[in-house]
Amino acid sequence: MQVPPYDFRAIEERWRRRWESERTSHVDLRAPGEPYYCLVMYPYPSGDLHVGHGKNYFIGDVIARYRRMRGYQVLHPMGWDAFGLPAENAAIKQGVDPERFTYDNIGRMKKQLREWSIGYDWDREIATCHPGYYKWNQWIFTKMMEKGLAYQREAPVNWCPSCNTVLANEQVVEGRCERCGTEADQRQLKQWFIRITDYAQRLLDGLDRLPGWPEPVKEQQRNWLGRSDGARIRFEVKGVRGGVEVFTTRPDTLWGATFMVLSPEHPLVGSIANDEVRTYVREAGRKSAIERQAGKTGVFTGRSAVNPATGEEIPIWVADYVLMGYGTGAIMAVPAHDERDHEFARQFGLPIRPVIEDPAAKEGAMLFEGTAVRSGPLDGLPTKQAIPAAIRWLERNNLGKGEVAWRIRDWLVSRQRYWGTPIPVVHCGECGAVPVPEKDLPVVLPKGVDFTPTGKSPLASVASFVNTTCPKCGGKAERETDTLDTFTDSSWYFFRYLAPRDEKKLFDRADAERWFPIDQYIGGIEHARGHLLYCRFLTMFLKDIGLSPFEEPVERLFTQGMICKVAYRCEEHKWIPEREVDRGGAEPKCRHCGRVVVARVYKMSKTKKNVTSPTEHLGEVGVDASRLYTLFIGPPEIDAEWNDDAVIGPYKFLRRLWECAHRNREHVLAYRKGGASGDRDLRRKTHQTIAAVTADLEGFGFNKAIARLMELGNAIEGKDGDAATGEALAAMAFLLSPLAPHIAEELHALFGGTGSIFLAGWPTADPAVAAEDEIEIVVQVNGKLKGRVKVPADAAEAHALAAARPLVAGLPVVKEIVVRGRLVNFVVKNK
RNA sequence: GGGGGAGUGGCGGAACCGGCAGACGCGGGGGACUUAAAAUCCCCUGCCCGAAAGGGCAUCCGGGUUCGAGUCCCGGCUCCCCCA
Repeated sequence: MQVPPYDFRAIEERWRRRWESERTSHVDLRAPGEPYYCLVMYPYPSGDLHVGHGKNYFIGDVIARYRRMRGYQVLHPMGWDAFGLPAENAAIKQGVDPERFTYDNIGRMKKQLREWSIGYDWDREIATCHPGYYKWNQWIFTKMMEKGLAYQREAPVNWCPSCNTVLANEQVVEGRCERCGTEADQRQLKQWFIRITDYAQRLLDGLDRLPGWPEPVKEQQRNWLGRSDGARIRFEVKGVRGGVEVFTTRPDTLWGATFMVLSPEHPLVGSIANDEVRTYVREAGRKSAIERQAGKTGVFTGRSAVNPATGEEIPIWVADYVLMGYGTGAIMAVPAHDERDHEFARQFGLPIRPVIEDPAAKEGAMLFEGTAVRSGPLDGLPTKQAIPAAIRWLERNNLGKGEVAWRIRDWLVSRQRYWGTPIPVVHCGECGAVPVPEKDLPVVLPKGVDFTPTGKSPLASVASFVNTTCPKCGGKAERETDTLDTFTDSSWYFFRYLAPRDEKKLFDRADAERWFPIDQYIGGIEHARGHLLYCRFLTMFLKDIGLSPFEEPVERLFTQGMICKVAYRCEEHKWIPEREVDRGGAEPKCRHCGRVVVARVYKMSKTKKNVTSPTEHLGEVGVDASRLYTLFIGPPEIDAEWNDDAVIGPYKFLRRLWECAHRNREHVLAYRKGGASGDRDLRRKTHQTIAAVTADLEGFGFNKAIARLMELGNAIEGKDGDAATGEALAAMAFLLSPLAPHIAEELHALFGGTGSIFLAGWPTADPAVAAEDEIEIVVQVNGKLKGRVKVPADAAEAHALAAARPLVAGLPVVKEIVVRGRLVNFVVKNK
């Protein structure tokens, strides 16, 4: 047969069209069959995609196609996390309408996803900026208000002076605004909060019931929730009613508390402050969280508190290493047994009193556990018993009580921004904050707004939006002008795919019962404690109001690593793209100035000029090769290094396979007609590959699966064509199809298949064919390789030994170790 | 400061549960084809000694357990990510 050239452009476009016209990715939620919900985290529509973004979508597509072949009904939807700052920043900078900006980007990204042939059910597409979507975001918010979970309060918030907006804790990275890098400071504003803290224990307990989640993600969530068990203890302060309460995880060390420290924001500070303290508090307010933790600074207030255990007066200090947001904002300092307190005491000459001893410990080492001493009723108790004993003592004497403190705070959801879900609340002078009733939802975001940041929400300047009537009493009232954090949109979007156009309800409970929990969720690990915690919380809330049948939304979670690439930095020309680097010499040099440039691998990004554009790259090798390469460069959960030159490897593999398949077409037809026969070794390799690739796909071992397919390809080429070649090629098309779908369809058709390969099932390995009949046994002497012998696969140990003994003839063997089917090790006495 | 993860050829990476280290691919070297180049195909390619046969050394470093350690344990170094 004449072998046509591997024209990937034509092949890929042909099948893309065919899949689209046959709607192969569409799923009917009520169709019979086992449902499988495969979800990839929806993206923010930034508009520009590079090859690194492809990995995420490829993984999802491979899983979806594989499951479909295994006979599942697969739900594989896509949507857009379409609200957020970039659209508004573009509006401010370039005067573009945020809506226009967003939908343009969505159009570009959809085109790209289509080029990659990711098989989504586009009928279910959602965009969070669409009123039909954010209506339900508002609806959920009003339900939270009804349940008392959404509330308003004045609070110190992180403030970005550049973006002119508040930032949630997780948007402040190393003291700076996550988006623009400006140093964040603090402000007091009336804000909307969601009481996620009410769910802290449930969120923590639920983690133990998620075996399909990676341990590091669960660990990060545990740390983020931050449960600490301890006690709240009251210290009397002269002239202060009620005294000062502290939280400590170590109430057993109370007898060693020699001073007290208040956070600069502590409410008591204002009333006891002298000038020095006031100055200090002012300065602390200007510092970022990291600066506050860096060095120990503090100031004495001149006041004292009474240690309830010893009756001693201890000085009260104010220091910014104590944070108001954790515990009570005040601590009892035990410098003998706490590192930070110790450092502080040393610096300011405060007394240090040890109340724990351990004779086994090194001299001078700081003790955290041991035996309580100089601690009245606790004396002699080991720490583990001393802690509960201390709590009992406090409670009996009415000085304090056992308490659990959490690190997680309530979720701040207000944004003084335009491009977000309007908070569905009307402020009435008579009735207070009133949720907008369901019949009036959505509260539509008005158009043509002046959204230059002024520190107030842009919506505040739209009189027709603000002025309204109270839904309760009908009197004059004003609308809330803040919008919701975009984490609210994304914490429930996966439910909406079940009913994307339904105007009457968020989704149908019966559908949720069938399709949830999500069988496989795929996304970046950077969402471990933000999105992945919020979406669990939202699901629990929806369950509590009777909507979600499940407590946890995600059965199996996979977090993939990023795609990185070498980036070059020249001292003079800064970041330069690879083509401006002269790599001819021993060291890479800048083509502009000849300086040696620093080459290092970083996450692909426009600023570092180390991105590979998909368009350019796909034009050279095609989508199938690109998909293979992206998944081949390493385990998917680890960061991978992209190398433009190496893409040629998978491409050559496909081209050779293409040619080989055409040359051996009759052998495949013969195999289809006459059944399996022919070269025993190749048949074995084929069935071993079927088994191995299936296991690899189940376990996300895409890199290994591809390597095995390449091995099978090499094996086929090394043989004369016969029916075994046909069998191998037929298997190859199937095994390759989730990874490189276009060529697989083409080969399937070439081999006489009718209809899509994705409807043709998945091959099964025959263990009898896969089994080896002769195996090579390694012969070691003292654990070192000395030779190899061949024995039948089912050979007994004695047989293997007998075969191996000649290799150690004459040596003083003192012990023989046989590992069945693997090796024989002779232990030989040293001369 | 706290937490999570990773160190294997020139490079990306394989190696089941403690049993042949380096699968697969890139790069490199040699050869074939070609007027020539590209493409393609074949062979070689962990390092060191050696003409070869062969030998020695090798999974970040140092110890340990074991007949046997990339894999397990203890100590250290380096890097990455996340959190404060």
